Amino acid sequence: MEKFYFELKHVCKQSGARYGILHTPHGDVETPMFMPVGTLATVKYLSPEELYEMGSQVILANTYHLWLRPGEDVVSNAGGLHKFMNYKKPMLTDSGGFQVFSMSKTRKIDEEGVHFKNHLDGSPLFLTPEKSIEIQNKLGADIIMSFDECPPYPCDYKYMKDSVERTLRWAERGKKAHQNPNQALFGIVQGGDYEDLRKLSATSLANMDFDGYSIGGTSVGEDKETMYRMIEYAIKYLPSDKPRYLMGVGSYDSIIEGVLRGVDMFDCVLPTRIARHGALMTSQGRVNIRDKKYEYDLSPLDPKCNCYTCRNYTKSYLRHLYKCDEGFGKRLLSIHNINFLLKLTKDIREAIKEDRFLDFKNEFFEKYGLNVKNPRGF
RNA sequence: GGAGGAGUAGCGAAGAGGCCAAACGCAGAUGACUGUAAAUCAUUUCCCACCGGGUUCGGCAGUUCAAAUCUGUCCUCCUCCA
Repeated sequence: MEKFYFELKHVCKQSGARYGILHTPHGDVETPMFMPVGTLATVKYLSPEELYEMGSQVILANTYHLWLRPGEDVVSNAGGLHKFMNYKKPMLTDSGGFQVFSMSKTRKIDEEGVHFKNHLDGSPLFLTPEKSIEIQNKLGADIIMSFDECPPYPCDYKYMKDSVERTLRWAERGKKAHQNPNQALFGIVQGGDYEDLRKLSATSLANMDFDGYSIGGTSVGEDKETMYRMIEYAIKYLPSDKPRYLMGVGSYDSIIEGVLRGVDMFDCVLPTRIARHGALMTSQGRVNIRDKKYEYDLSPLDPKCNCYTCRNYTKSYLRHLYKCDEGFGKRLLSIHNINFLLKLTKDIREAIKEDRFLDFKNEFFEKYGLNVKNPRGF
């Protein structure tokens, strides 16, 4: 793996948070970073140009979903994901492991892999660690994931132990199957809130020497303190010279708490999904744009925001678009939320470089009225 | 002028003596959403209230222990015929 490497540039003297650069075949990106999710080879409602303008670096796509539609060969035929969807910056694909969790009612796990019931037509599907890697090789993202089981929370010890051990065997198989030297492969730490299992998972993966390490099995229903503990259990046993990716986390408080614990990468559907549903992250806390109180409100979503939406549109108009179910509204709201998190991570990087991340965190939490019991600041 | 049909909550529309403050859809009001089966899901919408109570089904008058539902009458609308 020549084209991909992680450069840990600075550790905040005040907090221990990390600033780094991820070198990839599609350019260098700075960490900590937030990665918008584009499951079906599109960040819903947003163009690549809009993403660049906001400072987006890496974006995600999904193995399971692209495997079904349009099929990895269609993407490969187009020259890979980047060319297929015209995204010129680095990309990352998830392995399908999250679908083991999100579609748990319609799948069966065995040692060999996972039997899914195709959610589109009901047909049987079988995804294995090797198959997931093969698909991801064809999709051609810069960073790919091991196929894992994302277990639920809560989860009893026996089940979790078996699951973690199986996921480790799958990681080994996937690593062996990985053929494309231009793609970095990450292992995924599991183990729920059991410290010994997180330790087992993290140390075993570290011994396999992956290009980076993901922390999975979080934000699946546990409370925030538990999630932060899971992160600590995992990171404690991960090498510091490799990137750490906290999967599926994207609320602003959790990003800050994650960075504080040594996380470099985050992804989440939250900003785009809640935007489509009318909820916005702002410096005033959460705004539900549907609410009647905004009917005549000519102010921007967030007076402190400089995104395209806030520069040009009023709450009154955004509410109107939302209530009429207009696509342009979903786009404007998505722009705002993505911008909010990209700006947040940019500010975080600056604070780390200047050794004041702890101050930054405290100020942010104070300003937003945030605490663990009131993570949104209301 | 004659014959037939219809008026139910903001709108559409079920209900044809008690289980009806009245299904369902839409619209409205809120909430949720964390590696996207998510333009989804949940709650709520006659009035006042904590239990609970008070007014409703075009109007009025009846029948009945009991009426949105049956009878009479009036009003409004639609269709057809003159």
